Amino acid sequence: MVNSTPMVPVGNELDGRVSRARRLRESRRAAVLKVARQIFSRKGYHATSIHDLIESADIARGTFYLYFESKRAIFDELLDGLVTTLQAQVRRIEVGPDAPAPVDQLNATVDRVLATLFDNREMARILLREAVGIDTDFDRKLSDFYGRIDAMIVSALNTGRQIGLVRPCDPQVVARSILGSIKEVVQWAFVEQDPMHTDIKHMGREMIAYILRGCLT
Amino acid sequence: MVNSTPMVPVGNELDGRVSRARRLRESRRAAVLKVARQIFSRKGYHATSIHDLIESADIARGTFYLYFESKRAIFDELLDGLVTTLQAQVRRIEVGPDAPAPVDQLNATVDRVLATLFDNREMARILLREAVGIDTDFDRKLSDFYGRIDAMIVSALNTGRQIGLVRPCDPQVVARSILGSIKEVVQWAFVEQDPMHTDIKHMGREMIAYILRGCLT
Amino acid sequence: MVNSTPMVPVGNELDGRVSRARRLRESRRAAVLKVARQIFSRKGYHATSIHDLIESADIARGTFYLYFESKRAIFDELLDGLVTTLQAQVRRIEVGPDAPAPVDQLNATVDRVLATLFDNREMARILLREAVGIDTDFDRKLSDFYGRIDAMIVSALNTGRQIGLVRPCDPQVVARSILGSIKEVVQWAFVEQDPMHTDIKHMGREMIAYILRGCLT
Amino acid sequence: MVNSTPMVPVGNELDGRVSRARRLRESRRAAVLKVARQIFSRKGYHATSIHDLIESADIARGTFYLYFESKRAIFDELLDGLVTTLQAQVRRIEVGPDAPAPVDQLNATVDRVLATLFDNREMARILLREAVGIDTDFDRKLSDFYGRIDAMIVSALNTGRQIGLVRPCDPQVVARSILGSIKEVVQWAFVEQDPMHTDIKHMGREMIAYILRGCLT
DNA sequence: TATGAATGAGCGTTCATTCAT
DNA sequence: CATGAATGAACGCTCATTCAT
Repeated sequence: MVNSTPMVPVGNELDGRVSRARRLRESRRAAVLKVARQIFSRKGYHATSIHDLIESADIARGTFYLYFESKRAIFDELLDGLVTTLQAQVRRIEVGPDAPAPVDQLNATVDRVLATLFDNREMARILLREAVGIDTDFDRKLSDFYGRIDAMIVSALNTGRQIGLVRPCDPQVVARSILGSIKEVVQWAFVEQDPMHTDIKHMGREMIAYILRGCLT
Repeated sequence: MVNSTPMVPVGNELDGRVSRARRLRESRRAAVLKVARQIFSRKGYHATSIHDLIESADIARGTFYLYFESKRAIFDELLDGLVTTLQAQVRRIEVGPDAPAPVDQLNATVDRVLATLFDNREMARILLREAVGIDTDFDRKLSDFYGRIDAMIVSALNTGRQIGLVRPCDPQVVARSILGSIKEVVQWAFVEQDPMHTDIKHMGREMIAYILRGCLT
Repeated sequence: MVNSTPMVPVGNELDGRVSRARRLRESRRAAVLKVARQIFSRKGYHATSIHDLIESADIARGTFYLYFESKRAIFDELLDGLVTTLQAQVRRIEVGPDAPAPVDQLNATVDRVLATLFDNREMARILLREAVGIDTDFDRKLSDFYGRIDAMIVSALNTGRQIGLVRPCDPQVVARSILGSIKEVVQWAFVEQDPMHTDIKHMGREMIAYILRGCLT
Repeated sequence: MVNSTPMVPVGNELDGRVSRARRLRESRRAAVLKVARQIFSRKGYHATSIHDLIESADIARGTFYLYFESKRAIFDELLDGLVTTLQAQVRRIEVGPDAPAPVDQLNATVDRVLATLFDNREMARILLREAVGIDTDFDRKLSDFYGRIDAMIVSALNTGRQIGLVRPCDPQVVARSILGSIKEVVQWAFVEQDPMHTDIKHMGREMIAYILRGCLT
C-alpha cells in the first residue's frame, strides 16, 4: 500500500550492535501485541480479559505484565500507534504559486489515510468502533484526535473559500460531514465487509468525488 | 419537535380493559427506564452498575429484576426504542406522478431523523457512541440497524438515478458517506457540543445542502 | 472482670423499635468479626487472607464485602475497638485534697487495663504483637496510641515528683520503662501463656509493686 | 562501641587455606545482607520485595537465590545474627567469693546489650517491631529468644534472692517487667527517636536505676 | 557463576444475579 | 409484589521462585 508507514517502532538498534536478548524481547512483545490486536478487535476492550490475551499469546499471566504495564496500557499502545501514524498522513492543504492543486493534495491525503487504515484494519476496527467509553481519559484522547482532524478540514475549507474553490457554507458542519463520511465508509469497508474484497482505489475515488461535489463551488 | 414519536411502547392495553395493576406496573417500569436512560447516557454501559440504576430509581435490587431480565436487557430495550422510532422516521423515497419531489422527501426524512435524535439526545449519545463493543450480539444488532438505513439510502439513490436526479456514482459508497455525515454531525452537535445551543435547523440545512450537492446531477 | 467495658458497640437501637433485620445484620456482622478476631490473632494480618476469613465465617466472598469495606477496614475496626476501650481505662492521676491517693489511682488504672486486656485477649495479642508493619498509617496510629499513654505516665511522674512522691529521675526513660513492663507482662501472660491459668490479681500486684519501687522515693 | 561483636559469621576459613572464590562469595553475600538489612529496616518484611533487594544490591534475580534460599531465609539470617550476638552479651549472674558484685554484673550486661543494639540499630528496629507476625515459625523463634533471656533474668533474680540482694517477689513477673522495660526503652530510643541524638549512657543509667530499685531489697 | 525472562498460585475486590422472606 | 442479603465467578494484578542459557 502506498505511503503507509509501519506502526512497529523502528527503535534505535539499527547501529548493528543489537543484543540478541533485546531483539528477542521485542519480538515476544510484538507477538503479544499482535494477538492482543486481534482479540481487542474482535471482542472490544471490556469483553477482552487478560486471560484471553495470555491464553492466545500462550504466555503466563506474569509474563504479560513483564511486557505491558496493564490491560489499559497495551490497548493504549495499540491505538496510539495507529493514531500517530494516521495523524502523520493528514497534511494541511498548502496554497501558493508552487503548491500542488488543492484537490490533488486532498486526494493524496485521503489515499494515504485509506492505505494506512487498510494496513491496520484490526486497529481501525477498534479506533472507529470500540474505543469509546473505556474511560474519561480515553474518550478525551479520541475526541482530541478527531478534533484535530476536524480542525484541519475546517482550515482547508476556509482556505478553499478564500481562493474561491469552496462554495459558501458553514465550514464546521461541512467538516464534520466530511469526517463522518470517511469514518463510516472506512468502517463499513474494512470492518463490516471483507476488506480483502474491497477495491480501495475505487472507494477512495468515489468518496472524494462525493466529498468534493459537496463542498466545491 | 415536529414529527418525533414517543419512545414508550404504546402496548395493547388501550382497549379500556386495563387493570389498575397493569397500569401501575407500566408506570413503574417507565420510571426505571427513564432514570436508566439518563445514567447510561452519562456514564456509558460498562460504567453503569445495577446499583446506580436502583439507587436513582429508588427501588430494591430484586424489584429491578422483576421488571427487567438483566442489565443487558434494559439497555437493549432503551436502544430498541430509539432504533424503532428512528426507523419509522426514515421513509423510502416514493417516485410517481403525484409523489412529492424526491429532494423534498429526503429533506423531510432528514428533518424527522434530526428532530427525533434531538428529542432523545440521551439515547442518541448512547446509540452513536457507547453502544458498540458491549457484546457480539449487540454489535450485530447495531450493524443491522445501520444496514437497513443504508439499504434505504441505496434504494433512494437508485431511484434518483433512474429519474436522472442523481449523478452516476457507486450507490454503496455514496450511501455510506451520507450515513456517516449524518452520524458524525449529530454526534458532534448533540454529544460533544451543548445540544441546547445548537441551531438544528441551520445544521440540517447545511448538512442536506452538502449531501445533495454530493450526489445530485 | 471489674470495670472492663464491652467492645461491641451498644448502638442506638435500645429504644425498643429495633427492626428484626437490623438485629440480624448486626449479629451476622458480629459473627464475622468474631472469627476474624480469632484468625487475625492466630495468623497475623498479612498471613490472614479474605479466603481464611470467609471460609471460617462460612460466608461467600461477596457477603464479606457487604459487611466490611476491606480487609484493612475489618482489622481497623477490631483494633480501634480495643484501643478506644483501653484508652478509656487510663485516667490521668489527679492530685488534690480530696483526690484518692495517687498510688491507689495508679493501682485502679492498671487493674482496669489488665481486666480489659484479659477480656479481649485475642485483640490484645494483635495490638501487642502483630499490629506493626501493616502500613504507615497503621504504624502511626499505634505510635500515637502508645505515645498518649506514655504522655500520661510522664505527666503522672512529674506530678508525683512535685509532691515528693516520685524520686528524682528522667521521666521519659522511666515512663517508657513502665509502659514496656506492662506491655511485656501482659503479652507474656495473655498471649504466650494460657491466660485462663494466670492469676491476674497477683500479676497486677507484683507488677505495680515493681513499678512503684522503681520510681517512688 | 565496647563489647559489641560483629554480626557477620566468622566462619571456618580463617586457617589460611581459603580459596579466593570462597572469599569472593562471602563478600558478595555480605554485601547483599548489608543492603537487605537497610531495606528490611526501612520498609519492614512484607513491604520489602525481592525486587527491592536485588535492585539495591545490583545483582540479578537468580543471583539472589544463589546466595539465599528465599526471602524468608535472608530475613532469618539477618535476625539470627543479631539474636546470637545479643545472646552472647547476656551473661548469667555469677555468685561466689571472687565474682564481681551481682549489681555490677547486671550493669555490665545491660551496657553490653544496649551497645550491641545501638551498633545494630537497623536490625534492632526489625527485631523489636517488624519481626512479629511473619509466620508461625518465626513467632516461635522470637518467643524462644525472649524466653531464654527471660530465663536468665529469672535465674539472676533467684540467685539475687538467695544472697539477699533481691527483695521477695514473683521472679517471673519481675523478669518479664525488666525485659519489657528494656525492649520498650530501646525501641523508643532507637526506632522512634533519632538514635544518634540519644544519650545512651544516660538512658542506660536511668533504666538500670529504675530496674534495680524495682527488684532489690 | 550469573543472568533475567518466565512462571502461576494467589491476592483483594467487584457486581450481575438469585431467592427466601 | 417488593425486598435486600447472599452469592460466587470473574476480574486485573503481584511477586517469590525457577531454570534455560
